[in-house]
Amino acid sequence: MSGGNTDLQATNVALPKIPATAWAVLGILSFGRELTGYDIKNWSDAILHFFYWSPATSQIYTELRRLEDLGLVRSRAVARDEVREKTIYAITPLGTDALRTWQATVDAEAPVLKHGVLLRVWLGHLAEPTRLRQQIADHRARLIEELAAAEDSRQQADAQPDWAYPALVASWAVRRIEGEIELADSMLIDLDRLAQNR
Amino acid sequence: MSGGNTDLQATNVALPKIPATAWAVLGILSFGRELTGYDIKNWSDAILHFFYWSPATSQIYTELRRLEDLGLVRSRAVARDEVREKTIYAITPLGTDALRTWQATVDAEAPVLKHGVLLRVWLGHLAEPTRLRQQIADHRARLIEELAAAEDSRQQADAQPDWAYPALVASWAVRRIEGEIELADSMLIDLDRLAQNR
DNA sequence: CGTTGCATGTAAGGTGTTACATGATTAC
DNA sequence: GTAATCATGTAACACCTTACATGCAACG
Repeated sequence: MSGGNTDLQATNVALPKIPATAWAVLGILSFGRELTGYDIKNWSDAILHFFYWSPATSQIYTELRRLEDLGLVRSRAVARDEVREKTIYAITPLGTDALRTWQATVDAEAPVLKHGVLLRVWLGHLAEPTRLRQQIADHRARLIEELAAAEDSRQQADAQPDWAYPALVASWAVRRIEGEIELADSMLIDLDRLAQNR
Repeated sequence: MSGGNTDLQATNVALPKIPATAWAVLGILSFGRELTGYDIKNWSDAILHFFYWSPATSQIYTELRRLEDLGLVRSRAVARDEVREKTIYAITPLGTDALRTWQATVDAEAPVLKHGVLLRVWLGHLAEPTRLRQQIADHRARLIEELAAAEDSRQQADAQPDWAYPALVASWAVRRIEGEIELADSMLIDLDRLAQNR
């Protein structure tokens, strides 16, 4: 059962290893819209960012070229205004296949968190207590903003038909940020307690 | 009080930009022990990993060389057994200064999360429901293991005198993972609901 | 009439990974 | 005796960022 390679379109000549960012870009296109690189960047910032960071703009274009070379997306030029054109990208059937296979067969790496604020707290023995406290407070303020953005993202996902999964992830993101805010609050309390006991 | 630059040792000739990993390595050494590169890697895996990922072994040695070139750490060879030697590193006063300055003045970047499992859920429209469910379940299992490791890390921090800050961060990590487990559970429920409604 | 948004890249460089290599010692 | 631990790297390279460049359109 595992020997017969009877694929029709999938001339599965073993795709080269594709970086995480390319899969994410392809994933954005898997929702069926034709998007410019600029659009994809905005989707990244507004959605992906909450659970999978957001690549630099130039990186988006690099990955789009890679994906097109592999036949996983195709591009076409459309009018932008009277004068200029823009390039919009769409996923190909081959691209959908590849993404599906990747999703099902490639084990997800362990999630990675890179939290500079916590690194600073961890090194609290070197810090002035008031400065450290301020940094947590700043962090908390940033989380409040992020929470609003995440709630926005959830609302938009809820409004789209057939966006059940993005809505699920968005609500995960909202609850996650709420949790972070609680943790920041209790860390402020602990920090004050530490500062008093010296 | 803030004007008088009366530093004795700090010939502060504007250090070159130092990557995050080097600061983390220097931070590990700021607890005052003399450690080998191997030790530092283990500390990374056991502690830093919960809030700041863990660099590859080879990267540790690269950063140690960088830090030594800048005079922020110094190394010396000690006997490992009858035959062999090993190199242990210690932070220098200049290193402590630099780390302190970095901590106080460089704004922490926004925390970044790279969560491959969630990316897969986000692309749930492409997945077989049972496979997707399995991936969350696997993720949950991994979290259970991580929780145990984080609790270990917290206990060790609690046991050390003068490790109040690492203990704080360790307890943050424990609670964070507990929150993740709850989120995974509720995602499993949502996923099942979605699969039934199709 | 200046700023923001739209739109697309190039060039340079550095951070960080993977794969590989080595070898003695200790534990099972 | 075979595996895991300790210990230290090199080489190659891929990923990703930063800085820079360009220019029209629309908004205030």
